[in-house]
Amino acid sequence: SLAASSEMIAPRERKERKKGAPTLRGTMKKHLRAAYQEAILQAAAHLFGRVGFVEAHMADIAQAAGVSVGTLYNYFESKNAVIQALRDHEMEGMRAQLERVADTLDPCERLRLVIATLFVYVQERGALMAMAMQSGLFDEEVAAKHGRGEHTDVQRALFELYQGALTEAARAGKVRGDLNPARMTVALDGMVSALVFDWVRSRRKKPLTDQTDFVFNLFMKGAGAR
Amino acid sequence: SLAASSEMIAPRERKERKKGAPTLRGTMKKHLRAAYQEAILQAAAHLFGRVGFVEAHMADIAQAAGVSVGTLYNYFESKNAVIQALRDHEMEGMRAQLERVADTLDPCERLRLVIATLFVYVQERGALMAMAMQSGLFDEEVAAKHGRGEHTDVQRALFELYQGALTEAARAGKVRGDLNPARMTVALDGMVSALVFDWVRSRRKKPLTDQTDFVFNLFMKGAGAR
Amino acid sequence: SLAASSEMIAPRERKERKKGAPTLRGTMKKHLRAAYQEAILQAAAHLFGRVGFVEAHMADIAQAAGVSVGTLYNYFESKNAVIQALRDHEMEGMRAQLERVADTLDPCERLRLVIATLFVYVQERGALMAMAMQSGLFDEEVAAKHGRGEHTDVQRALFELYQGALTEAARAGKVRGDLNPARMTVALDGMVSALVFDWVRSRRKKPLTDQTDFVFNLFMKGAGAR
Amino acid sequence: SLAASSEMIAPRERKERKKGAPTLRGTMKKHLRAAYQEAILQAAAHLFGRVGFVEAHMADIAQAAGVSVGTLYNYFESKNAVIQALRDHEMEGMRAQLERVADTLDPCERLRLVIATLFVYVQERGALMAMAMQSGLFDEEVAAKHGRGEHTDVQRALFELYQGALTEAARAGKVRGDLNPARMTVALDGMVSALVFDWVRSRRKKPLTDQTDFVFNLFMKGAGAR
DNA sequence: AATGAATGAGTCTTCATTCAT
DNA sequence: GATGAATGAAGACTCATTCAT
Repeated sequence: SLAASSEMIAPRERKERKKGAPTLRGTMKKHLRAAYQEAILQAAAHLFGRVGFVEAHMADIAQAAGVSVGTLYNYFESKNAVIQALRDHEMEGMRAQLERVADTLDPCERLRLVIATLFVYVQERGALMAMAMQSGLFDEEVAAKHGRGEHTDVQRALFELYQGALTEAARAGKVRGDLNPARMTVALDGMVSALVFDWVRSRRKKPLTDQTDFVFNLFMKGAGAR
Repeated sequence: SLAASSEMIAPRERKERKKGAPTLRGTMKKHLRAAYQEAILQAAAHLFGRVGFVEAHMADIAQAAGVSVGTLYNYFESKNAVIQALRDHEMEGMRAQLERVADTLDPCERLRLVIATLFVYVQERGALMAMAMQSGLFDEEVAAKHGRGEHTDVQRALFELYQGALTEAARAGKVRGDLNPARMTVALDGMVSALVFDWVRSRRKKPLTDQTDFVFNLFMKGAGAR
Repeated sequence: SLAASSEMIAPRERKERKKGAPTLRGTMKKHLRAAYQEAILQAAAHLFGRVGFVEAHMADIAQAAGVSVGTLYNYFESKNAVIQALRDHEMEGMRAQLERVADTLDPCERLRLVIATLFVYVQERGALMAMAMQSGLFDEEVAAKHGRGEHTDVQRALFELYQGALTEAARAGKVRGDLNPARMTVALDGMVSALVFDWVRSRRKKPLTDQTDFVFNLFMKGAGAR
Repeated sequence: SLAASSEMIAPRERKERKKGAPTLRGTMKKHLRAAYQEAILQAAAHLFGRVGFVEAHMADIAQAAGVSVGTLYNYFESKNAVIQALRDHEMEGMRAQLERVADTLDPCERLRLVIATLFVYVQERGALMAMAMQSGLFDEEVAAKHGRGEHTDVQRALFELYQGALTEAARAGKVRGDLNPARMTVALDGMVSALVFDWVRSRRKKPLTDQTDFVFNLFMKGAGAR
């Protein structure tokens, strides 16, 4: 399920090579390569989640992944490339999940499903995802160097889903029309992210998924007593 | 107004010295010292906001503050100490503001005032505050080294205000009693933070203060159409 | 024509093997092996000439030679071994040429022929040879590691020819007897090398061979007007 | 005598600074700084001469100069900068010497003086200079990275002196007019360089300066018996 | 015997911190 | 008390060499 991403470098980039029919040997290699990628990303994810991007040294990642530093560089061009690949990787995983609810007809139900899906995904993936959500905690690190980081792709995808559903729901009269949908999206996202982050902080005592109804209910009905 | 904090080191810790009545000379010195502290923190705040914690080097901070590196170390024990002092400093400023609304009787109105105060404060202080809000963006850096960082003091203070008001309001029947106040606090904080962050991101096109009513309204009444 | 040199390693040094009569199979193998050697040295020569010894990486040499890195190491023990073999190889080629003029009777004519031969050889072999001439440009690299490099074998061979001819000519009264032959040799070699190097520098605009008479004439008659 | 060169970085490059009258303090600092520069260059020269550019590690240079690695980088931006500064430094020294003979009227005598000066300079500076002469032995290292290195500045200066004298002498009828002056320059330079290099090789047994007359005589009168 | 991915010692370089002036 | 150059530990990255397939 690892989408070929621009972050991952070709096996020993060579000048050229004519493509023939895929050989058995070649297929094995590709799988092995994918496995390494996966292992490295797993290790990196774990470390990033535990000590943060800056404190996660290449040597540590290598060790955690069970490979040598050199091998790390056979798979990723630089430390930054690792984190970018990681982000892409996570995004891809989540996107796949979110796509499954994107065609739910009722916009409110869709909204609920998006949140639910997100919670499930985060709960499964753990801390890293939470950090990624967190408006790019470590992404900010990378951003510091490459100009304004704007938004994470993960977030953008989420945003579109939120906003699409909210706009549609407003049009259908199921959501208030007197409030700016863009702002509502921001607010909703904030609520959700905060709960995710809090869940991570609290060391995951209760299932995050249990909070789906809470957020949805609070967001739709408000905190005020009727 | 700079609370004596453990982060700031005493003026060249002497071997010892007996304390007498405060002299004019001594008073002047103290003021000068406070002025230096302030200048350094200002410079640091600016830099952190612009390039992030990691990319803000001590030499840069010194230059921006118009002092030498050595002097920096006369006032702060380490780079981490600078950021901690900065956080304390901001907290202190905000706490002063928040204290002024803490005795508002009506809990709902108090909630609104807290948000309003926060927005005003952030709007005046700019990016740095936003980052501080952001669950300690760079604080995470520090945390990475000193184990789990838990919560920022700023946030804790805010949380207490939020939660106090919500609990009180629930008791008074002005807020739903079927939802966990702690969770509502997290959600509300998430909403508010998200708007702040979004405001920073959008490069502050419209006044942040204009959004006070929006959040309060959305939070209290919900997004759903009646 | 590749002299068995200590630099080239035996085909996968076996535990042992009794030597019998050469088989067809064995002969073929040997030829194949020689062909590989040649290809690798060609590639190396090209690269060294283009980017220098340090910047020519084993992977590049392998690719240029159309073999894998591993194969490289089947033929040469190390990177240094490659360059040493290369030098030996060039020397061997030139020695073969020089031997053809070594028996010219007239020492002056022999001197002229040596220079002419050198120019022809260099012109055919291009940049690499020039560098080799240049008192061991990259050889110095190797030398750096293995203590004082003294002289290149190529140069030593040339020197002997030069000096032999000069000494003989002096004895025959065709060359001044008041000047130290060894020094004249050094000077002549310097002249010739400089022209070669200059020719390489100038990107070979005019044939190098055209300069044979110039050097010879200048060296014999001097620059001064009669 | 250290010409302010672009290779040497300003003391902690700052954004700006208004120039006032030079203070005593400032003068001392400048001298100290120059001393450091000198020490580092000396150490580097020694090391380069002994083990070559590639094998001379920054740590070694620092140690040889009696400073820390960090200090090295306070004075030179990179390893390459060190070598460039070194070259400039040497060039400057030689240029100063050569200028003293540049106005000698008789072109032949000037030629002799240039060679004599060169020999004196080399003899005093030792191995490094010889290498610098040698068409930029280690310069080639740098060149490998920065495209075609063409000629060393030292050599260019020398060349101009040689060629100027030769052309003038030819016009005055003191040197043969049937030979291309540019080529004669190359040849002469080759002779001289070869003797220098040979002198270095031979570990400086006899004074190099003794060979001035030999080269000049050989070059002017030729090797052939009258 | 060929292959080329894995290896990791070794390099340059950065920057928080110290300390002599 | 200010200064800013010196310090050196630590990190990202390279590439010659090895070795399982």
